[in-house]
Amino acid sequence: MNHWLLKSEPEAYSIDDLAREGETIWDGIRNYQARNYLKSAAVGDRCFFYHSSADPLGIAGLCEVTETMVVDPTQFDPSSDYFDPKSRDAEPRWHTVRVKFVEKFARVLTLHELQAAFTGDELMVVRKGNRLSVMPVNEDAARRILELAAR
DNA sequence: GCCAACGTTGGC
DNA sequence: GCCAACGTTGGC
Repeated sequence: MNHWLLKSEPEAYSIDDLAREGETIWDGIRNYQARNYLKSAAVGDRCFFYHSSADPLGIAGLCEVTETMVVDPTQFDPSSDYFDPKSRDAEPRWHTVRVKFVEKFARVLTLHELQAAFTGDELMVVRKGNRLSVMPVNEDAARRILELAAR
């Protein structure tokens, strides 16, 4: 089982939204590197749910991959912000995952705490200038994040 | 294939 | 609102 970190602006979709809905298709990824990471995810992988452009900023909870290689439906929806006119039904460009809610942390594990606990090499999200919305979290970092969140 | 211009993300 | 750090686009 691998761990990932998924960013979302809570104004658009928050951990509370996922808690209420139970599961969701992680749609709207339009960056190839992020997409490629999602393509390599497996059912059962755990994902840290990160609130970006928010207060507080940081990891708000945990979810789990329940389905992989899900065709992102928004790419074919002309009314969606994520509509991609270059994508074709027979050859969709954007695949993603379905995730289910696992837990909301008792408190947000803030970016500041993550920056204090990890170097950029240990955890991508604390790297300066990092903009990726999907990134891998190695097993040592994942274990330490869960320990910090449980404190 | 290069690269300048432009757009986006996201912390601060 | 600013701006660093990219990614994308399109002319050549």
